Amino acid sequence: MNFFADRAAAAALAAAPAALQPLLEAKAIVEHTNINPNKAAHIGHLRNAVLGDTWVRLLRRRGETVEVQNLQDNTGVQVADVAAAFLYLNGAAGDAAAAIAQVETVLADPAVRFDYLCWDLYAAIAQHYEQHPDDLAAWRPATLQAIEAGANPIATLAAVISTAIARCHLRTMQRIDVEYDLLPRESEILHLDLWRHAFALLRQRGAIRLESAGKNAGCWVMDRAEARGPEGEEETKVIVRSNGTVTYVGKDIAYQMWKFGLLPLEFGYARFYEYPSGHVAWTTADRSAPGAPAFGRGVWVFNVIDVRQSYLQEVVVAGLRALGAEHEAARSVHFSYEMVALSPACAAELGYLASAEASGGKRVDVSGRKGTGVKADDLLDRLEARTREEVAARHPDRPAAERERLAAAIAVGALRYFLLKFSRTTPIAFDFKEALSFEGETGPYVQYAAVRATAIGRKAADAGQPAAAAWDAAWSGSLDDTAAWTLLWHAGRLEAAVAQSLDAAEPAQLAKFAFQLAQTFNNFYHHTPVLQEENPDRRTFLLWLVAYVQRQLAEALALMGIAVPEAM
RNA sequence: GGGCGCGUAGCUCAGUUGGACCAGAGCAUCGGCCUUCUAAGCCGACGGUCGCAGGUUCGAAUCCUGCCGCGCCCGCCA
Repeated sequence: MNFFADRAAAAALAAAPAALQPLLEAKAIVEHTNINPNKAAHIGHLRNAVLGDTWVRLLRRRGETVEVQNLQDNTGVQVADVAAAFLYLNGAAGDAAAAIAQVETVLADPAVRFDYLCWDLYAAIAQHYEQHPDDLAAWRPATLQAIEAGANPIATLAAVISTAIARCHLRTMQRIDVEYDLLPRESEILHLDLWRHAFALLRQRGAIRLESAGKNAGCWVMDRAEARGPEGEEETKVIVRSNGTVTYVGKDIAYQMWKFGLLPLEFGYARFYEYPSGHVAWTTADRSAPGAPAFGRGVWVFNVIDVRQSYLQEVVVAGLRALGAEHEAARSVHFSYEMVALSPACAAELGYLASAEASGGKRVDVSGRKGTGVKADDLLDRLEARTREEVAARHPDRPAAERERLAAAIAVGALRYFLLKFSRTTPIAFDFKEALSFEGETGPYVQYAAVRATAIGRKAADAGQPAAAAWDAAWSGSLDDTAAWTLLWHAGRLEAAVAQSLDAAEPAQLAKFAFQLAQTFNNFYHHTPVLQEENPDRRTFLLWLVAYVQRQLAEALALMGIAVPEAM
């Protein structure tokens, strides 16, 4: 069989595409970022946030209702370790009040990047603990218990630290246009006895049982008949330790239950952070502030978490199943992605390796405990420094403030595209050379194409011929031009690309589409003069086409959280 | 031992959802193109037994089986 495309009909369709229909029954909760609030964000966190944020934008584009959550583990070991560092390593000699005063002082100092300071402190205490196991045995549990108990100076110290760091993280993410609706905090999860309620339900439904013998005697465990351990034995997962404390997975099951509205309790909510747009990120609190929205009770839950936690995410879902929450289990999605490591050259450049050869050609893992990795803000600073340079060279006449805006937009474009162009299952070996590149398959390449398209439209408008808003059937004859037709056809595929990206849960497909459309346009741009076109009908058509492509490019970029600068 | 992922050009990666963009892109290298809508661009060249071996099919990078290699996970850590 042969199929023939009616180009004019296709053009008319492209100009007025059918809207995507929402597929999810109701609110979806997307949880991403989830950085421990004890130190600066790094490149791996950026991949998480950018993937999560782009997924949110894709879902919203389809018309879904989405709530973005960013869990704060403000009572965990990582925060406790930094609190202990302030208590014992910085001259406070264990006096929490003195440590708090110290923290307040550095927080008040605009020259100090608090999250960077904590990054170093965290590495310092990790090293100290390694060399002084006695201190580890004494400081960590004491700090942890004080934090969990609450209402004491050490808990206050930890709260001051974790709150300040959370704000640092929100500011960092704001730089790349990532915003949140709610920051649920472990502290409120503890105070609300989320776990006690979940435990009662799990027990009542027979999802967990008390092990009476064997290595897990005295623990509440969940059976996992489908899984096999290292010796081929049937697997059980400890949910409650023999000392009565809850494991990480146990807490995660409880939290997942809350997200689905399966627990009979409600958090209070307080305003935490206001974005320039006026949008507010809320956090959990003991009492609700007036006007607090209703959070939680999602029908779909997407957890953006790295691939190493696949097993644990399976356990969480198995927990829901064991509870009889089959419907919720089927709507729990682990939006997983591979890790970001450092390329050998990058690790060597940062001084983590004597030479690139020392890694044996393999990527080098980052480690918060060792203090290795690329801080998110450092990377953004370097990107902006580079774009600023380029912008200054290309647009010396523009005012400084405008140049700053351009540089920032291009830096974000470079970073977000770099993190999105790899499929989720591909581990990224981070490399400055690649990330700082603005040529070839990069965000700036796509932005550049859109900027050029904008420029043509602007010049035409200045000359008194703005682009027509709608497709005109009278232009059909112009579609015989293969270059124009190819471009139109490609641009019209945005809806399909978005749908595909959603179906495959793969933002990289959208990135690829945007790049290819930009390529097609750049090619067209070089071979088809628009403003010089003599035939007025054809010029009108070309202007419409360029405006249409510009809109499609801008929309694809917006879905990736990338803006089109006014100039490049 | 089990589970998951990966193996495609010198390098980094797309392409695998029940097969038909027939091997693609970017970078790197080499060679062209700025008095014409911005050269962060365009054009061209070079470059691949799609890990190996079988199988299914009219047709396989894609599906099936078996190997080989690499990574991650399988804690009363989070």
